[in-house]
Amino acid sequence: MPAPLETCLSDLDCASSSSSNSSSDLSSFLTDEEDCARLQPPASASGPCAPARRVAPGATGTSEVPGVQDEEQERRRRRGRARVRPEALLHSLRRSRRVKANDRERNRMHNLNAALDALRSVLPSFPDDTKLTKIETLRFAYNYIWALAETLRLADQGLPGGGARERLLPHQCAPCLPGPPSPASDAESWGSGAAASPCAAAASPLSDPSSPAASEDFTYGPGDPLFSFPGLPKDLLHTTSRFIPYH
DNA sequence: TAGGCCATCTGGTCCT
DNA sequence: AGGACCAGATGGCCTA
Repeated sequence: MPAPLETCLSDLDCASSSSSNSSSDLSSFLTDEEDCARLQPPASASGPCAPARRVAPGATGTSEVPGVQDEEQERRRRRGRARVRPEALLHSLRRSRRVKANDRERNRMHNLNAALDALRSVLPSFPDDTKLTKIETLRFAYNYIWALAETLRLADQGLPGGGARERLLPHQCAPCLPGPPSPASDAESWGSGAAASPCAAAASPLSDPSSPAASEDFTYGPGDPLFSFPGLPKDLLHTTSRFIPYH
């Protein structure tokens, strides 16, 4: 998606800059060329030093004619090193800071998305090429961590049938962990939420009121990635219906 | 075509 | 002062 870098300071901002007293501090003016070279964002689609203006949908553009600007610049070029009005330079400085801030913000969001991708990579998904949305990833991670912690807790308590941590984790709950679940044994449990895994018999009913969103109630459909926990105990799965609801 | 999701820009606020 | 963080606005893309 092309970044609309031609967006600009708001009219209010421009107006405030033109009336700002701080412009008097900029007594050493730059020429147009210097100003442009130093301050113009490299990817800007607008003309040299021309403040790009965000045009509201349906609104018309500025009344400036490009040809007139060109003539003026040509005249300045002939004259030599023409001066830039202080308010224009102030505007450019603000624009430059804005562009830098945009760049940082973009980078920050990229980092955030990279972290989100890392989180996705350690969460099971079905089908394999399914990509959880951001909100799904966060909710699923929350529920998934809780479910795994609960499984460990139950294992440590000593489970009916002699279930132990070794019985639950890691090998028999491997489908819970990174890596594709085997289609034969997991597709059903993934899709329908059934707990046919070896872990299913290991759990006791849960009534912990501290479980996530214990008071919430909701329904979920087959294939809902948020509530399909292959390898988690059946009764735990029942409790997962009280996880963070997915709206 | 409407709605969901996403990337990006933007201005405000807080922190160092 | 400048950077990080945040939330609102906007527009593009995709899907039911």
